Amino acid sequence: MVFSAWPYINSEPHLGTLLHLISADYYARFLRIMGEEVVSVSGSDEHGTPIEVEAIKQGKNPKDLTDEMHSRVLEILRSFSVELDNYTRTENEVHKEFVRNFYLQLEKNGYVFKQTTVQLYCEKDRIFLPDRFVIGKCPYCGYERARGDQCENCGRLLEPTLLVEPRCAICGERPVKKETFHWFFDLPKLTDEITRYVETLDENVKGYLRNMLEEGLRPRSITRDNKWGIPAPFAGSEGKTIYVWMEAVLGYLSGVIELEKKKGEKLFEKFWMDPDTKSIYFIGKDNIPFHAIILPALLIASRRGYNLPKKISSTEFILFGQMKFSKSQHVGVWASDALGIADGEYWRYVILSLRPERGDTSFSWQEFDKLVNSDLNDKVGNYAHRVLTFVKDRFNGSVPENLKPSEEDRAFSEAIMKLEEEFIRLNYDLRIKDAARKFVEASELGNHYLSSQQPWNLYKSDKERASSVLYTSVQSLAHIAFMMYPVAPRRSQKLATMLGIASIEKPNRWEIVRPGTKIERVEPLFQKINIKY
RNA sequence: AGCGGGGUGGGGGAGCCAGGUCUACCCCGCCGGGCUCAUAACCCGGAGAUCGGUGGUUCAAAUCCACCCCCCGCUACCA
Repeated sequence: MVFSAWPYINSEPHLGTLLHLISADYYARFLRIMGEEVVSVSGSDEHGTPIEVEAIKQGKNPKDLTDEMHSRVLEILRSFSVELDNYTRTENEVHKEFVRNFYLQLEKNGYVFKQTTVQLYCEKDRIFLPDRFVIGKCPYCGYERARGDQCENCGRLLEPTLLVEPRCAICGERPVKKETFHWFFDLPKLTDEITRYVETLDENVKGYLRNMLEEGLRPRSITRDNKWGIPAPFAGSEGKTIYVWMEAVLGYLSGVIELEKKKGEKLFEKFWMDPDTKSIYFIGKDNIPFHAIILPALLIASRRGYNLPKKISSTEFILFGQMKFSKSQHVGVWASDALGIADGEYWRYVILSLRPERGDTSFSWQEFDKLVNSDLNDKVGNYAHRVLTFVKDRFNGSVPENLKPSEEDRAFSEAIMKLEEEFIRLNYDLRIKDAARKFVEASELGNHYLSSQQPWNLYKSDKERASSVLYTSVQSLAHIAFMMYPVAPRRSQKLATMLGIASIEKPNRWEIVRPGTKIERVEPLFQKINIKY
């Protein structure tokens, strides 16, 4: 099972959001061409206060807003060649029903309790305000626009009730304290099981959880007082909804159920209940607690025997230069702007190459220029083109026989096969950033090979040698198509088609393209992009 | 403040966990040369780094330890 964090669709996705979806799509594609059975799921996370507020701002009702956003996201994903088995949304009925039943089960199992709390409430907007939606004067430094959770100016952590002259972030009115009650998930009860589970995760993930576990897990509220969400199912919970996070993570399950219904084949039990199923979640570091503690805790508490996440591949952030992507400050690259500049598959390569696996990375147009124009176009595109046009123009469009093999051919083919092995191993080790470059490295070797063999001279002096060189180069392209497939599937298929390959799968030998195969239509794979920066 | 991540030639990355093969690797850029099959692309060679700082361990440290400096994130009802 391959999963990507569900984008919250209060705004259009940017490069950082796309990163996880593209990573998941990349990985699902990789596993498929390796011959594995895969199910891949993600979807739009569309409930909660921020969307409700955004809808108020735009004078729409939330459902219309997310309908619109969801279909835009679908379009965007198509443009980036992201084709998960099910990209759904939290408004789908299967999800809503699953979530409600799930929490009733948790209640039955004794992991849910009710408690009263006091929160700030805006009487004008008639909503309870999450911490961030309260602004006021910081009690420590006097900063006027401190938010209820933290003061941006001095960095101190706050409570909304500490703010001097608190105001509603939406309308500016002064909120009042109001008593309410909520249902809570009894996380502390699962401390032992969670602690044991976390031990099975990767070191980098554990780092983010250490504090939480050391300080002791605390109950987590399940419900909210806002209107836009899944109605809470508990007795007496009318008017309350389930907190977005506590329902969105269940989309990983409901998304598979929905897919099962769509396709009419047994998928849920096969994938979610079989302990041998492997699962991987592609998320950002900010999401770790929800995927490594809350989700597994929920799954355990259900006592249904669902598979816990096996691998959590979390990344750091992609920065725009030195800055974090920010909607309000217009910093960053958004999906539709990106698509206006270059094809989605170019961006896939750029994004995967920048994949912040070790530390934050930064996007810059210089880097973009290099990745697209030098790597994709000059190295890969041009290598493919020079080989294919050579076959087309001098060998009558027919892949030549390997008439006079040499030591150099053998060394070259072995080097390519070695890259291919590295490609596979790196992918299984989840070192996607490095793996995603291998088809470029292979093209570098190819260019080098052609220069050293000079088939354009051999063609005049030793045509049999020229045949072998072109035969060998053509094979290398087939292997390049394989390694390129998860990065740029459409381009890879285009290359495969030019080579007369029907379907892309893991090569088990060097010769993929039979001599005599017709190569008649040759088109450039990539084009240069002119950008000003 | 605590915890976590990072600081490697002009730019971007790898190497660090399992010290020596690192007189530090790769890509871009720069300088010089070659080739002419190809998308003015490609190939070769070169210049350029005391691996954040200080001290320590060791025959040997980018790699281990201590302290310090800078950047970033998290610290749970923001999704």
